[in-house]
Amino acid sequence: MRVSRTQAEANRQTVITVASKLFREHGFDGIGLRDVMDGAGLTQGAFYKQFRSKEDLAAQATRDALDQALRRWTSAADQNPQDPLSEVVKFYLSDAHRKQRREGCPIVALGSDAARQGPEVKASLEAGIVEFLGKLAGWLEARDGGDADAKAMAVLSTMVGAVLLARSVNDEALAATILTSAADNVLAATGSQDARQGDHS
Amino acid sequence: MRVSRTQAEANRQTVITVASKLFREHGFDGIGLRDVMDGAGLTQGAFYKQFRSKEDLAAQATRDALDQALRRWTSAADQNPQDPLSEVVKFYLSDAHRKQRREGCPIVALGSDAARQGPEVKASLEAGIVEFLGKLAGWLEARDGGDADAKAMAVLSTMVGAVLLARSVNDEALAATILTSAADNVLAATGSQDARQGDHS
DNA sequence: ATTATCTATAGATCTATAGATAATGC
DNA sequence: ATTATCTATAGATCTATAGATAATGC
Repeated sequence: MRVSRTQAEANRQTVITVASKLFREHGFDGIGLRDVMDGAGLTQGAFYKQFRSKEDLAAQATRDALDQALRRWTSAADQNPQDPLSEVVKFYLSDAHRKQRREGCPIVALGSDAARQGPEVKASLEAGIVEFLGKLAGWLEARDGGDADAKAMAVLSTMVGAVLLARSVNDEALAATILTSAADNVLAATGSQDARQGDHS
Repeated sequence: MRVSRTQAEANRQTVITVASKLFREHGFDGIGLRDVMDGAGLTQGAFYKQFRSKEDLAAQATRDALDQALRRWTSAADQNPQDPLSEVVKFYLSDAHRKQRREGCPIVALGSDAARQGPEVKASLEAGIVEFLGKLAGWLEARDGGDADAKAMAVLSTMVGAVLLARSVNDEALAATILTSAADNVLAATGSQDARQGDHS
C-alpha cells in the first residue's frame, strides 16, 4: 500500500492538477473530494494526509491553474515577439477559450467563487493576477508609455470580463461578438498592429 | 396554515428576492434551500409547491437580481442626464460595490457559476446583459457615434472584469487601483467629461 | 373542495476522522 | 519503525417527496 516518497509527492501533484481542472469546471462547491481523488486514481481516505482541508487544496489548485495559464500566455507571446499582446488576445478572446472552462483562465472560471473564499485562495489568485499585470504592463510600456500599470489593469479587466460575459449567455453569436468587440477595443486602444483584423476565433 | 392567493404570491416573491441575495453571497451551490426558505420565513416543505427545482429558483432569482441592478443603473443615470455613464461608472467601480456582493451586480457575483448552469439561468443573465448593453450603447452613441454596440460590449467587459478582479485579491490597495484604472480607462476612451478625476470610491 | 404550508423523512452526498494494511526507509 | 494509502464510518447537510393540517375560495 505505501509508496515511495517521490511517488507520494507525484500523487500529491496529480491531485492538485486534477482538482485545478475539476474546480474550474464545477466550482469549488460543485465537486466533492471523492471525485477529485477518484480522478487522481486514489481513494478518498488518502486526502487528509496530503492536505489540511478542502480549502487548502482549493488554494493550491488555484495556484496551479494560474501557473498553467501564465505558461500559456508566455508560449503565445513567444510566437510573435514583435507583438506579444496580439498573440495573447487572439487566443484569450477566442471561441475556443470560451468553451474551454476546464483548462481555461482560472480568473474567469473561479473569480466569482474566489470572492467568497478565505484569504488563502485569494492569495493564489492575487499572485497570478499580479504576474499577468506585469506581463501586460511590459508589453504596453514598449508601445506607448504613459501609465502602463493602469492600462494593464484596464486591459486585463476587459479580457477577463469579456470571457465571463461570453460564457454567461446562451446566444453563441452574441458571445462571439462580445469577444471580438473586446479584442478590437484592447488592440485599438493600445495601438497594436493588426487591431481591426477581427479573426480571433 | 393555508394563506390567501395574494399572500402566497407575495411569499413566492419574498423567496425569490431572498434567494437572489443569498445566491450572490454564497453561490448557487453554497446555499441550501433550507436557508433560503428560512430567510423568507417559511419552511423547506413549501418550496416545491412554489418552484419546480432549485435551478428553477436560480433562474428566477438571477432575473430578479438583474432587474434590481438595472433599476440601480437607471437611478444613477438619472442623477446626471448630461453624463449618465460617469454616474454609473462612479458607483459600479467603487469600493462600496466591491464589498457589496450580496446586493451588487449579479454578473460579477454569479458569472463564473452561471457558466456551469443550464440554459434557464443563462437566459436570465443574457436578458439582463442585453439590457445593460442597450443602455451603454445609447449613452455612447450620443457622444462619439462609431460602433456604439461594440464599444458598449468593451465597456461592460471592462467594468465587470474590474470588479471581479478587485474581489479576487486580498490587497485592498491593489483592488482600489484596479477599480480606478478601469474607471479612468472607460471614461477616457469614451470621451466622458470628468475622465481623470479619480474619486470613484 | 381546494390548496398553501407544515412536519417528517428518504436517499444521496459531503467533509473529516479512525484504524487497518502493506510497503518504504532506516 | 514509519508512513502512504486503504476501507469503513460518523455526523451533517442536501434535494426532493409524502402525507397531515388548517385556512381560503367557491
